[in-house]
Amino acid sequence: MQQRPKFPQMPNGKGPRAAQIAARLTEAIHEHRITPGMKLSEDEVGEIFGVSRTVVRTALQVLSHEHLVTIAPHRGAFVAKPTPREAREVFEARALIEPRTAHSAAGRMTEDRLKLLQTHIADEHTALAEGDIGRALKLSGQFHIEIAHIADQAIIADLLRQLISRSSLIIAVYWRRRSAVCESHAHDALVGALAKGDGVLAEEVMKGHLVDLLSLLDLQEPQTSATSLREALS
Amino acid sequence: MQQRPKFPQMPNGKGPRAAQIAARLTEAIHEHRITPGMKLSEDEVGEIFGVSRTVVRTALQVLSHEHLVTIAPHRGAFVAKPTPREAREVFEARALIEPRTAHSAAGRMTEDRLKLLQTHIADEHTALAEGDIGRALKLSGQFHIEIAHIADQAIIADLLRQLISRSSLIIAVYWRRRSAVCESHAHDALVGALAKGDGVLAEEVMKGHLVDLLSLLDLQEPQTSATSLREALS
DNA sequence: AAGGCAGAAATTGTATACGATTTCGCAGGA
DNA sequence: TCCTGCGAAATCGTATACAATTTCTGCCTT
Repeated sequence: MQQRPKFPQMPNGKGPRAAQIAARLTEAIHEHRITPGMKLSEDEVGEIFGVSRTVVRTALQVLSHEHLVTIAPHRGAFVAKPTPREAREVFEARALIEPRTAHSAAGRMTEDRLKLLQTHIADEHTALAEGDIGRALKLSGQFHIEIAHIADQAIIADLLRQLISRSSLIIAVYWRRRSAVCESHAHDALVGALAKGDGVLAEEVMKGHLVDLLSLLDLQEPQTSATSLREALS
Repeated sequence: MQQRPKFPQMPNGKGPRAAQIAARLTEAIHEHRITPGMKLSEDEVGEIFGVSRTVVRTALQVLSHEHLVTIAPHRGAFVAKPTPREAREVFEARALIEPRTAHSAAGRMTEDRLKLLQTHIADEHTALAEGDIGRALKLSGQFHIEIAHIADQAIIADLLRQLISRSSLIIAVYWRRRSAVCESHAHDALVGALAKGDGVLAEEVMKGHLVDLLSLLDLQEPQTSATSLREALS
């Protein structure tokens, strides 16, 4: 029996429960609360959210299409574990798209948008100061997406959303040191360039920022730890 | 009752029936056999392919995530009808990605890959000569994707696949003249540049090709024809 | 004791049943 | 004639039942 939790129809008005669950799972992945290799059992997830497997399957298929989970036929859904090659290609794709997008954004800045970015950066710093790595990571990704939105390119923003989503997974697997997260001030420099409307500078800063990020990854085959030992032999 | 058609388990061995159906529908959309605005009823599609709604829903959700169909809650799935803005942005995204990808591909050409592209172009010409517009269109899209594969960038190739998929829909809605399809020889010029390993030239040709394509579109609000009259008022 | 092979348990794949929502048709009134 | 409102039909959303497949367990054999 599936007794539905307190909220009969979810607090925020909308109906698509599968989308809600997908969003919750996505957020958890972005914040590294659930990590690559973990199994997402349909029954288990369904029980947690108080819905049937039908709805859970829909949500998992969405995540699968975003490359956040891998669905193994008759075996189940697992949080995706990007290969080193995938990791490199994701950042190559970002390096192809983001600098020119930042350039475009520089030409479209307004007071409101600038304020939004500055507030966003402040949140990032707060999260870092509080040691909430997961939250800082999520905010960092959102920052990049907001720039694409400022560039007024919804479709590119969506492509970027997918790539940044995967970046979060990549960081979970390949980040060199789990302690010191990027307090690199690259975002501050970016906002500075955007505020001045200097597209060329923004493009350069973004390009450098992405190179820096990539250089902080250790793209070796992930060591066969606890959960992955089984997978290494299959 | 769902009596399964001739092939009990599909000819090509594999199991993912939802993926098969999604592929069939995608192909039909690419070839303009089903056009924007058409309704894809779950029952109807299920009857055609001999599966239950469960499987059809999965397939439609895949297509929805690729922006090939729009799912209206409690109303059903319809072949997507891109807006002029969407159309412009899709081609802007392609213009951002494809020229540099062609450049990369130029540095990675081999005899085999060249032969593949030449064969592909020959097929395109054949389809055009036979007046099979739908098939020519599909081949034309595949040509662009193959270049991304030659560039050895699987992820960019996949992003491009999505964009080109949507381009097919855009062409269905906004193409100026349904008769004369692009016999522009741009693909020939592209193969020529790639064969010479001239990355700069390939990049320029690709950029020009995309500009040409966009200029052949008539990005006005689609006239409110039969099916869309109702939608115009809702 | 190690390996391998049933049989059982667990998990996913698909079909179907039922409830919710929208749409369509038709009767009634302005 | 046109609009309005109610009921029926159609269609989607979700839950559940059952089938298919994999994984686990324990016994048997070597």
